[in-house]
Amino acid sequence: MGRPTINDLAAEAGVSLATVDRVLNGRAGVREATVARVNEAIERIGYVRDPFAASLARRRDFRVLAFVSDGDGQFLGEVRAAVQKTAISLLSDRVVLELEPFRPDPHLFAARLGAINPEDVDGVVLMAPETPHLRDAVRHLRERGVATAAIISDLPNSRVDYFIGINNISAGRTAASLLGRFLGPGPAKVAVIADTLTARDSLDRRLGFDRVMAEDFPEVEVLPTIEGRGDPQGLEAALRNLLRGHPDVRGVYSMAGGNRLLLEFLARSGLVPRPHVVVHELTPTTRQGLQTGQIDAVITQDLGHILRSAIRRLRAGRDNRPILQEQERIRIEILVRDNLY
Amino acid sequence: MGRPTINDLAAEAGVSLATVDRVLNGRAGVREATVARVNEAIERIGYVRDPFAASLARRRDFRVLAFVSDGDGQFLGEVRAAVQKTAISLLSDRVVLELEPFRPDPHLFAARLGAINPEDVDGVVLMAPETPHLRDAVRHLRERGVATAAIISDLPNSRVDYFIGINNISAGRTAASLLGRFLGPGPAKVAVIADTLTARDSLDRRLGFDRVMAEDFPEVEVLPTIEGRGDPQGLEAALRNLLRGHPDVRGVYSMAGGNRLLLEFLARSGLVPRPHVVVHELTPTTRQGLQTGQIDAVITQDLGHILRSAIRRLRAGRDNRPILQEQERIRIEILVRDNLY
DNA sequence: GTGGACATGAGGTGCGCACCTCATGTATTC
DNA sequence: GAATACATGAGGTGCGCACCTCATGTCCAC
Repeated sequence: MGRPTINDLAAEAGVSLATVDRVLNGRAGVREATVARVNEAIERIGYVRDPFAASLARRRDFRVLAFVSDGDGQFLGEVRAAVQKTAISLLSDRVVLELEPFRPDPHLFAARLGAINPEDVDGVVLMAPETPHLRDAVRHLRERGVATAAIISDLPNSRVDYFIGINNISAGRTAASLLGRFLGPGPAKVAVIADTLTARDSLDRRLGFDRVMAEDFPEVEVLPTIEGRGDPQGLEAALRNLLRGHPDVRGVYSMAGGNRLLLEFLARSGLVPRPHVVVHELTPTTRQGLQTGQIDAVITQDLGHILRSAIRRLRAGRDNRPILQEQERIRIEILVRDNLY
Repeated sequence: MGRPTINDLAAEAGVSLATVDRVLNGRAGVREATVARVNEAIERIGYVRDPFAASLARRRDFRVLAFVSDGDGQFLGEVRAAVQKTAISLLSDRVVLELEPFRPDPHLFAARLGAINPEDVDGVVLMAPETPHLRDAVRHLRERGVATAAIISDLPNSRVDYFIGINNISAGRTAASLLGRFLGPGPAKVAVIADTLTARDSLDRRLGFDRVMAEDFPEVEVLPTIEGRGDPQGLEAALRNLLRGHPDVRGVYSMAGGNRLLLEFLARSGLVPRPHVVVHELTPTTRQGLQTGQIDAVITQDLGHILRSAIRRLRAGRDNRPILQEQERIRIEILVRDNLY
């Protein structure tokens, strides 16, 4: 007999196909009592919408805009590349995913979000720092019926519908867990490097890192964070300064960006023994660092998976379908030279 | 204008819909020259079959049998559970996935495979040790038009259509890479434990492990493998014997099964300092071991991902559609306490 | 009681494709 | 040149659903 169809559902609920359709697709003009009757019938006969038929009957594609900063860090480049790659593979699934790089100007960006026409766009994927303007723009988007998903970095005050990314406290803990073990017993000094500690991600990572170091590796001294702030000369000077004060540093934890410079600096400084290095995000630089042995471990997240997951969630939300939690969990991946893909 | 449809394709190729259908679905009775013309037209206009419409029009589900040993190791239990869980979530994708636990009797198993009716089954997923009987049965299956996918453990001589799982040499290398770093500089002894070294997986892991130890950590002495052979008392005795000969063992690598006993043994023996432990496969036991700190790292693979990937590949093969390589890559996952999910 | 707002039903169309039947063509064989 | 096998076309049906129109029914306010 196969799965129940909307016909079975209509019969079970004692209503017409038109009403079933109104309920299933959230159209107006149905009494609450009738909605309830249909929903009960859904439960009773276990009706599940056929996504294939639904997608076929719906004559338009599922349209998603992905906003990613147009900045020039390697990681941002990876994210943009992943969006474009994912877009191609999703075409055959009736999904049109478009990348919109944006200038980091809060006003412009908010205006762009405000100009989105809900008729043309089903969902929006955002990788952006949270600002008051953004927060308001996102809320406004939601009110107009456009679903929103933050990726990689959460927007906790913007009430996005979904956040798809890793828990950065756990990521920081993971880094400490590895680095602490690499250092072994006994006292050791560890340097921590970040682009800027104002970003939510870095703060969380630092928090998790410090906690595990304090609890599990009390003999490790975590030096004050070096902030690169996207300024190569500044970072270089800070690193040199660090090494002067602590020539016996034995571990380095890099929470974001600036890894190319860091690796060059470490190579030049010729520390013996080579310090243990744990960094975040797989990029051409960190990949090479793993292969050459300059980096012990990279903590990363699968960008393709994150984007596919964001699309699946936006779509499941629109279709009022459940998701498979397990599949949508974004892993904190640990890469060493030998499990690098 | 949307994507090209079979109508556009027929027009472009200068043939009828019927012929397009024959070519697309591999039916007989089309001249080679005509097939070529259609395929060229496909290239020219970039036709991609609409999987939604195709799945809808095809009135039957995609049916897959999953054969997993009915043995009682924890890992096997996890695999069987993953099959059943995946089966439920795939129902809404018109996939019927059925678990068939099998007794490890080569004759019986081969007979069961031989009894499969290609009319009823589109594909078969296998997690089984390769035997001559199995090899012949798999080849026979393929000849009769049933696609085959080996998961977790490859069947290199059976000519299965797909293998979905990790590279076990790399997995062994990864284990050595971690354990070597955990041990730190200086000499150290490492114990290696396996169910049996006759299984292909364990052999590969051991191979990768030994290579990395020899190349990168020459001061580490890898002791002869202890084989549990599914015999608790034997394993216990072997472990006790090991500790007598090498009370200074500082690292343990467990390549498969028997982890519960191993952890109990280590807890009882009260070695100081606690040896570093790296094991394979996430199970209730190893999960707990991570949480309590008895295990430093678990090297594992995502069973749900493996099964979904197997289904996607079988299906893409049947539909003659391309797959997204990146999505089907099975990762060698490293879990420590802090990135455990 | 009349008009209007709202709730529901009846019925149709088409999405892109798989699968089927039957007719008609064309090349091959003896 | 007749018989045969094979290649191709024409045309139809239905998968389960979204979306649309129009008719009919019900209730309330004034």
